[in-house]
Amino acid sequence: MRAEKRRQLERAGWAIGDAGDFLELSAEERRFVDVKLALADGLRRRRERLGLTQSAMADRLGSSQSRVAKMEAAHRSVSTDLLLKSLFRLGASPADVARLLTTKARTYAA
Amino acid sequence: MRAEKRRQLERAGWAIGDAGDFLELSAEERRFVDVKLALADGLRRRRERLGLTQSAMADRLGSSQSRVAKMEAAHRSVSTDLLLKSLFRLGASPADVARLLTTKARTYAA
DNA sequence: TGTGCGTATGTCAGATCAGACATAGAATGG
DNA sequence: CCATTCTATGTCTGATCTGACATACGCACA
Repeated sequence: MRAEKRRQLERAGWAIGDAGDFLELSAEERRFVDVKLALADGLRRRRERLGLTQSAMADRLGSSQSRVAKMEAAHRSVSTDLLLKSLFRLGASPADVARLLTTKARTYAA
Repeated sequence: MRAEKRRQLERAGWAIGDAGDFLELSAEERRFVDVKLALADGLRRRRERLGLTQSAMADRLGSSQSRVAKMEAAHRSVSTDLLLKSLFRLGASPADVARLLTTKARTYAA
């Protein structure tokens, strides 16, 4: 469970030390990452629900396929600004976003 | 009501055209601004609840007074990343953030 | 009036993020 | 096996954000 989540974080480019357990992340960093993962996940589900490929979605967002892939991976090079703007462009409301935060966040809480 | 909200946005540096009514903002832009205003407001209330000045809070956040002022004004030079990280550093949880979004967002909805 | 304290605004150099492109990997169908 | 299609990763250049500093504003209260 923890190992799997750690893998997910590392794939997202968080470069958590090999020796250093990812619990080195401070509470606020963990929460921030939680939020990003929740938004990223919501974005992917929304795209799939719309039956779009990453490229199609990139067009719709005025972005590129590679950036969409990174958004969905919650890569550290994507900001929450980008995630939020993308969600909103796909029709999400602030309430939808709030729901993502409450239902998805803290999945890998220590 | 609308005029007041517009003033708030302009103070925040959104430079909405004089002629162009702020309704020119697209739906997703409005939602994004809503979210920023909600987070900014939550941050200010949290600071006041803690009885901190902007300078004291800046120290705690590792930032500067001017930046805190801009955060609270939801100035366009501050990202939601910064707002979220700041809220979390002050002890907020993702659920708290979600609450901010549902109770505060869409205040000036058309 | 002027002094002090808190807040707001303008600007800048360095840091981070954006979209784009190339390319690699994974999965499916022939 | 090879194509095709979709997704993932690395890297570049220009754009945006960050903390800091200076300075202005607002409001008390002597």
